[in-house]
Amino acid sequence: MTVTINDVAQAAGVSKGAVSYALNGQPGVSQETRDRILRVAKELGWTPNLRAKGLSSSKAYALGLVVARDPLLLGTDPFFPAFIAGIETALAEHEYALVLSVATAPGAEERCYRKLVDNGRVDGFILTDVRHDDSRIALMLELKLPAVTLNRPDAASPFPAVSVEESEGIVAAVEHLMELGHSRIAHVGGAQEYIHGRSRRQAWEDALRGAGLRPDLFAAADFTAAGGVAATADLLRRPDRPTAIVYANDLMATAGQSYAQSMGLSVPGDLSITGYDNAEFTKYLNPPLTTLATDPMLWGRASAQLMLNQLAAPRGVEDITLPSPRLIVRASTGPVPATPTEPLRSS
Amino acid sequence: MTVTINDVAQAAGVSKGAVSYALNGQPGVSQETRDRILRVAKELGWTPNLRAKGLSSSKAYALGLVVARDPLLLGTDPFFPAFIAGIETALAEHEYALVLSVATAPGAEERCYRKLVDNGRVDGFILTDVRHDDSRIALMLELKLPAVTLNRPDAASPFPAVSVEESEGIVAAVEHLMELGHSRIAHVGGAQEYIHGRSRRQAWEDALRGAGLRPDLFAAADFTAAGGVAATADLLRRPDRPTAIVYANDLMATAGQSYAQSMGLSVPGDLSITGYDNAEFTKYLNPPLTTLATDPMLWGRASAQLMLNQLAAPRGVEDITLPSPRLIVRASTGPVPATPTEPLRSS
DNA sequence: GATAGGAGCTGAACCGGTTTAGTGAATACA
DNA sequence: TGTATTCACTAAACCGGTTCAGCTCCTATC
Repeated sequence: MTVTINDVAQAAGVSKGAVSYALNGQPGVSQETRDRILRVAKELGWTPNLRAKGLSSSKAYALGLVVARDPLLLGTDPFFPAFIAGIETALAEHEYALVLSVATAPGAEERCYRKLVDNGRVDGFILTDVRHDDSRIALMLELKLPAVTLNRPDAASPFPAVSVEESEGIVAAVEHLMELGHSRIAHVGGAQEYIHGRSRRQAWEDALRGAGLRPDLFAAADFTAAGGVAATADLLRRPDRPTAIVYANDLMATAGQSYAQSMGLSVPGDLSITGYDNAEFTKYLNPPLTTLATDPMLWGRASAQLMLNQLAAPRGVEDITLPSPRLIVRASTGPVPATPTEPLRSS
Repeated sequence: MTVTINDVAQAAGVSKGAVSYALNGQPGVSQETRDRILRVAKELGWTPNLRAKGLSSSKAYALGLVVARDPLLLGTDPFFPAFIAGIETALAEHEYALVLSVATAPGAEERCYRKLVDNGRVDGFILTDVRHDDSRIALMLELKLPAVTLNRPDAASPFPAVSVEESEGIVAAVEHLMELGHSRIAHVGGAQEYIHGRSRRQAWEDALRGAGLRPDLFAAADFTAAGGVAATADLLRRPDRPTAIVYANDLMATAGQSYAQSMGLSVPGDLSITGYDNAEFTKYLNPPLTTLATDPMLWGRASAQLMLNQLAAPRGVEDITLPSPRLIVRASTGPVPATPTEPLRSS
C-alpha cells in the first residue's frame, strides 16, 4: 500500500530512527548511510505521513485564515481571492497548507479561531481586516499561537506585521486632484473600526492639511455600495459641496459615481472621483475609474512568508513594508469645474 | 496541559478503550458507564485530538478545494468568496475543515490535488469549474478519493453533482428580450472548455430555436473583460449586428457595455445587454445591468453537504439540483430600436 | 595501554487516539 | 445443572512518525 518509514528502514537495512535522522538532515548517521537511506526512500517513493508527523511533533503544518465578513459582502472584495493566491505561492514551496474559515455570524469569529486551535488544525494565523483595538491580539496570546497581522495594529502587538504605506497612495490621489485645481476634496471613509479604514482617512486628512486645506468634507461609510451612496448623498447636499471625492474603496466609488450621475451631475465635469483597489471592473465603468492599485498577491505572499519565517525562528522576525499603492489615472477625474457649485437638493 | 483520552479514562476509572467506545457512541459500555464517561469528559473539557484521531482512522476530517485560475482573474469572480462561505456553513456543523489550494501555474492543478492527497490533508474534493471531458474525474478515481462536482460532467462520472438549470435562467433572459421586440439576440460565450460555458451557450441556442430564430450571432470569449470587449467588437461589426447581447457573465457584459458606449451606441437605446452572476457592482453601472442572480452560498452549502453525505454513506448519494437563476431586470435592457441598425465600422 | 569521548546506530517509548483479542461474570438455553 | 452465549470491559497492538537512552566500536589522549 502506502510506503512508510518502516519499509524504508527495512529496505535500507537500518532502524526506523536512523531513517528519521537521515530524512530530516539531523546528525546521527554517517554520510554514507544517509545517502543510501535517501536513495532507497526515493526509489520506494516514500512521502512523510503528515498526520503521523504532526502527532509526534504537535504541529499541523498548516496556516489558518479566518475571514469574518458578511458573506454577501465577501464577493464584492477583489482583494481576497488574489490575496489567498499569494499565500499559496509561498506555502506551496513548503509543506504547508492553508485552512480557510469563514465566520458569517457576528459572534462566530472567535469560535472559529478557537475551534481551529482546539482541533490542532493550524500552527499560526494570518490576521486580516485588523480592527481598532483588535481583540484577536489577546486571543492569539491566550491561544499561544503565532500570528501575522495585515497592517500594524494600533494596540501593542508582539506579532510581525505586513504593512503598506496607505498614506502615500491616498496622498498621490489627493495631489492628483489638487493639480487639477480641486480644493474641496472630500473623503468617503471605509468602516473606521478597521485600521485600513482609519489610515486612509488619516492620509486624506494629512494630505489636505499639508496643502493648507481643512479636511472637513468627511463622510463615514462602511465599504459597502449602499454605504457609499448614502455618504455621497450626504456630501453632495452640503453647502460647500465637494468637487472631488476620494473613496476608501472601489465599490463605494462606483456606487457614489452612479449616484452622482443619477442626480444629474457629470463625472468628472461636475465631480471627480477616485477609488481604491483597482478592481478589474473599474476599468469598464462609465467613465472608467481613477483608482489606486494595490498588489494583493504580494500581500498574501509576504504575509505567508513572514509566518513561515516566524515558525522557523520564533524570535527576531521583523515587519515587512510593501510598496505603496499606485495611482491609476482614468477618466473619472478631471479639472475642477469653472462655475461655482451649488448644493444638490435632496431627491 | 491539554486533556487526553487517558486523563478521562483515569478520572472515570475505566480504560482508554471504554472511553473511546463511549465517546463515539459505540456499543461495548453500559449506559451507566457511558453517562459517567461523558460527564467526566465534559467536566475535564476534553476535545478529541484530530491528529491522533486521523492517524488511527486514516482520515483528515477536511475537504479540499483546488481553484485553478489565473490569479489575476480570481479577484474578478464574485462567485468564489460566497461559494466558500457556503461551504463553511455546512462544514461548521460537523468537525470538518476546508483546505484551499490555488493552482496558479498552468500545470500545477494536478500536482495540487496529488499533493493534498499524498499528504493526507483531505478526505474528498469539491470540483468546481468542471471542464469538457474533465481529466479530474479520472484523477479522483486514481487517487481513490470521493468528490462532488459542480454541474454534471459531460463524460461519465461516478460522483454526485450539484447542478443548476442554467438553461432556465438564460431562457428567461432571452424571453425578456424577445418580449421587448428583439430578434437579433447575440451571445458572448464564456470559455467553452467549461461545462457552464457550454451549457449557457446551449441554453441560448435552444431559446432562440424555440422561438423560431437562428442562433447564429455567437462570439466566443473566455469570461474575461478583455475577451468580452473583443467578442462584442466582433458582433457589432457584423452586417446583421445584434440589437441585444446575452453575456455569459457580468464582467464580460460590463466590459461589452462600456465598449459599445465608447463606440457611440446607447445602452439600451441601440443595444440591450444582459449579464450573469448579479455581481454587486452591476447595480451601479451606467446603466445598471440586467442580469441573472445565482446563489453561490447555496451552491457551496449544497456541495459540502453532498460531500459529507457521501463520506458518511459512500453509496446512493444522488445529484442535487438547485433553483434556477433569477432574472433581475434593470436598465441595460429596453425595447428594440425602431430604426434599422447598421454595422459599426471598426474603430 | 588503559580510558575518556564521540560517532553511528538500535530499540523502545511516545504522541493520542482506534480497534482487536481476550477475560470474567451474568444470562439463556437445553 | 452444565454449557453456550452475550455483555461489559481491559490490555495491548496499531497508525507512522520523532526522540531519548543506551550500546558498540573506533579514535584521541596522557
